[in-house]
Amino acid sequence: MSWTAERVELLTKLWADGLSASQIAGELGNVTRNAVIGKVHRLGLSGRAKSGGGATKTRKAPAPAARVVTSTKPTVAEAIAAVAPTPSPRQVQPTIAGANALKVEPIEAIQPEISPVPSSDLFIPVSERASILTLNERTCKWPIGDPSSDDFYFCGRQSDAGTPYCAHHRSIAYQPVSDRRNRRAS
DNA sequence: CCCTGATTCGC
DNA sequence: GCGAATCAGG
Repeated sequence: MSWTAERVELLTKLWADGLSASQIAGELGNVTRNAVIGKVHRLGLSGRAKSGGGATKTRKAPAPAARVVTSTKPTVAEAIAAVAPTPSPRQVQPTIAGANALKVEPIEAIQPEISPVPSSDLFIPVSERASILTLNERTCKWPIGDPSSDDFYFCGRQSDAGTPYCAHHRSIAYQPVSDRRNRRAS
């Protein structure tokens, strides 16, 4: 796959919107994040005032072993499976299949109010929002908005491996029953 | 471990 | 020009 005008354009846009190199690589398809970063540099787009990388090194090192970077491109099926993993006992289980499928089994403990866009959710730029295809095993799968709406998207921020939500949404999702009453507004 | 961007350098 | 390998840092 080469850097066609369209792909470069998309890359530029997404980079400007603040998506990470790996996210951009996922959107473009058939490229690794390294390729994206390399291109970003060649285009002179580097230097987002983000706190992220901040690599400051000057070295040269031997390269003993080679590594195979398997393309981590989830198929639609995999992505969907990741969304409804039924990982933990008490948690929301968004379904995207049916329009009215946001039927949750309120297992007494948790049930974040997810129907209307929760005002408590931080705003996430459109390009940064996780589409069903952008989610992977460790991106936050907190649903935002009405699943049947075009505005629906997932949080998409990083979550610890094995957990479905980022720290922020995890704190909301797993509030102890006793605590919930006293902080519905959070 | 996962992730991030930055850099080098063989191709 | 391209991007894997590697780095430093979170």
